[in-house]
Amino acid sequence: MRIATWNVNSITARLPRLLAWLESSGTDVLCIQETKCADEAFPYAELRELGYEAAVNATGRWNGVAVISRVGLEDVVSGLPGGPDYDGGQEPRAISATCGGVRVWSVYVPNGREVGHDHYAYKLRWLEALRDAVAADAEGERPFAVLGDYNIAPTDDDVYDPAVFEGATHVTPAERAALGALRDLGLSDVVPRPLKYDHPYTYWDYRQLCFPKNRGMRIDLVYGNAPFVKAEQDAYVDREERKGKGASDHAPVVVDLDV
DNA sequence: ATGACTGTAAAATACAGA
Repeated sequence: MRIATWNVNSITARLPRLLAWLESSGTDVLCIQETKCADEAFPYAELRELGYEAAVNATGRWNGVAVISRVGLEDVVSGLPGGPDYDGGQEPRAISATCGGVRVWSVYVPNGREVGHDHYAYKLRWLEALRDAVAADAEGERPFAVLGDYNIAPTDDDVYDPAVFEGATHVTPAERAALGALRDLGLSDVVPRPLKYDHPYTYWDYRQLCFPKNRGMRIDLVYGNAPFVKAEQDAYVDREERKGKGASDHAPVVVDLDV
């Protein structure tokens, strides 16, 4: 089974590339983030034509997540149980489903904006709620993974220049400790291979030639439990999908499982 | 070559992204 996670930065803007990539990559289950599209405008029909079902948690302009599967889509849970409000309500940042015997979460962790900002405190609370929500599945015998845009670089080696990020979000000890709390549940960081260069970056800013200069960050992560890790055959970042006109600023992370 | 931000609508600028 081929499982992937991809922040598409608008499923509407990315639809031609998304459909082409699903076919060319042979992905069975795709966790998507930043659909930026209300549920009623979600391209269910186009995906169905390719044989995929979709479970969607999205409200419109911002955020939005989905699980797309051609190997079944059961026991969908939309939203993060116990998740904090922001600006008076829950944001669509999490959805989970069971696909072909594998339980997956698609998550879009809050950005945080600046250290000390309300959004940063929200990010840390959101990550605590995520830990609590996935604890039982993490310990289970069923292959399980939380895939998505975590908006955290796990180590200094996961950013192109640590000096650039000094004092910024995405690299703080508190954010990295939140990842540690997930690992304490029995989840492991499934680190993908880069297809070029030394670091498996998954995000490159659109500006200042960051992609050609490989000024990237690894912030799209796959945290899998022991059965998931045991089944893993390969994992890589499909940086080809970051190239050219009409690309997302994130590349897909692909994991092959023997299940 | 991989190329000098992009997407949405609270739209003709503001806001978010990281």
